Amino acid sequence: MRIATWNVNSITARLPRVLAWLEGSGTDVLCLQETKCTDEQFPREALRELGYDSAVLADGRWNGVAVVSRVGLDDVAPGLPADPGYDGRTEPRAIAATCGPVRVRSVYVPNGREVGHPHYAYKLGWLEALREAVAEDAAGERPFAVLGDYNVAPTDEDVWDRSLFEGATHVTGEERAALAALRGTGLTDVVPRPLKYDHPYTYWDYRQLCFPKNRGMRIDLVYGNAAFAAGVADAYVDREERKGKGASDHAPVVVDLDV
DNA sequence: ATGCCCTATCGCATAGGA
Repeated sequence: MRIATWNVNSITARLPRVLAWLEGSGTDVLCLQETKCTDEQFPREALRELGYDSAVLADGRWNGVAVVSRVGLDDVAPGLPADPGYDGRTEPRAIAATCGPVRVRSVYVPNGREVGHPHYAYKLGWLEALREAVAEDAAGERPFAVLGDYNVAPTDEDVWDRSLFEGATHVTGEERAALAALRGTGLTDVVPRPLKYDHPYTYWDYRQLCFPKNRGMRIDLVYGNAAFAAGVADAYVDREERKGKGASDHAPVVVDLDV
């Protein structure tokens, strides 16, 4: 079973690539982030023609998550029970579903903007709400994973130049402690292999030739419970999908699971 | 080392991304 996560930076702008990639990669379950569309705009029909069902949580131009599956899509759970919201509004950043033998949760963690910004406190609060929401599945016997754009680089090895991130979000002790607490529910970081170079980066800024220079970050993560981690046969970052015109700034992370 | 920001919006700049 092939499971993947991909921040597509607009499902509308990325649709031709997403459809071609699904067909070419043979992915069974795809967790999407930053769909940047309304519920009505989500391309359910185009995906259905390829044999995929979609569970969508989206409300407009920002954020938006989905689970796309051709092996079943049941017990859909949008949002987080304890979501703190931002500026008085709850944002579409999490959705869970059961796809055959596996349960997945697609997440788009808030960016945080700057340390000390209200969005940064929101990011930490949201991660705590995520921890509460996944604790039961994480401790369970069924294979389960939280996949998505965490907007946190777990270690200094996960950014291309640590010195450039001094005082910035994505690398702080608080953010990393929040990830550690999340792992404390019983989840393991399924680190993918890079298809090139030494680090499995998943994001490269559009600007300043970051991708050709491999100035990237590993911020798209797969956190699996014990049953999930035990089934991992392979995991890799499909950097080919970051190339060329019309690419997202994130590459898909792919996991092959024996279940 | 496959290319020098991109996306969405009642746009004619701006917010957000990280």
